[in-house]
Amino acid sequence: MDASQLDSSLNESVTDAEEDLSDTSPPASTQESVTAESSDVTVVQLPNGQTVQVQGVIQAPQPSVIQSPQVQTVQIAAVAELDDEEPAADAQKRREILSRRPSYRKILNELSSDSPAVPKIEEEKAEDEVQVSSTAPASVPTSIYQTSAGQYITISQGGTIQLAGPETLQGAGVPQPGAAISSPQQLFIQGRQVLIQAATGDIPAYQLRSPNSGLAQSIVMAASPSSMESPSSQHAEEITRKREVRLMKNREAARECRRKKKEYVKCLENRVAVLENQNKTLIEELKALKDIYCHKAE
DNA sequence: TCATGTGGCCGTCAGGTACT
DNA sequence: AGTACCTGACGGCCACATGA
Repeated sequence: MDASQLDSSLNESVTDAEEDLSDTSPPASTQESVTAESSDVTVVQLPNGQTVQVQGVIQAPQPSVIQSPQVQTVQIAAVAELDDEEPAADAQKRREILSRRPSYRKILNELSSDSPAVPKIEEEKAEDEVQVSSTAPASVPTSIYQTSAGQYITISQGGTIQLAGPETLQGAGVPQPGAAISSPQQLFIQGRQVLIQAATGDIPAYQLRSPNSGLAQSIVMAASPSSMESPSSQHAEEITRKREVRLMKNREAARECRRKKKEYVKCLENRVAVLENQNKTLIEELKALKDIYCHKAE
């Protein structure tokens, strides 16, 4: 079963209230304890000691378990209303949409639109750019790159390369001191990686290498057309450059996709924990009611 | 100490989907 | 139709744990 299948199966047993689950909590495969804090908020304690506030997931304060099915009924009625309003023409389209596997971003955003407690996945790029620009050097950078280690490299128009670690960006907001250099052939940065000027043609290219692995993360700067050579080599360079750009974009997309997937899985794990807990509570409540009923019958 | 297994992360490719 | 984006699959690398 893949993640989307798991999600759809979970959705079948989730009430509106359950979808108020927050995604800001750490992953939890199982929860250890639950305390009812108020009539709407339940605190689910995760194995790592952190707690998640879940709104309205468990109707613990309710006097009877008989009220629980009402929540389900209301939701089913709401769904039925939606179906009635849906034009027949849209039904086909809807089926097509449902048959496709939606992206993690879409899934989570749909969850968040149902329940404000679930945070939306924002477009990360804008956020990153804001962060970077807040710590960028005074000179206007032409290119900003992020390494797999989370480091940011800004290359200004004058060829100045500045490195900023993620802790710098998220922390005090002070640019990495001493990291600014001018067009190096090779330099060590952050102790673990080597920045190599690997340009073989007129296109300035930079690679981040880990001393241990030798694996390179290619970083290609776009060159101005005036710096090109003959038309044939220009064509080859153009193809190479396009390929590098495509690979770089795909690399970042894959990174983003994995991050989304992780977030999505965390969300599902949290929901599993909550539903398991709700199930447990309902079973106990049912058991108590059975006891009461048996005593009355005697 | 060394070989092996395992989990995590990464880059790349390919295919599907959304958008213009 | 062309392009951009998203994501599953695959293989490689690394760190760590474990047993011989």
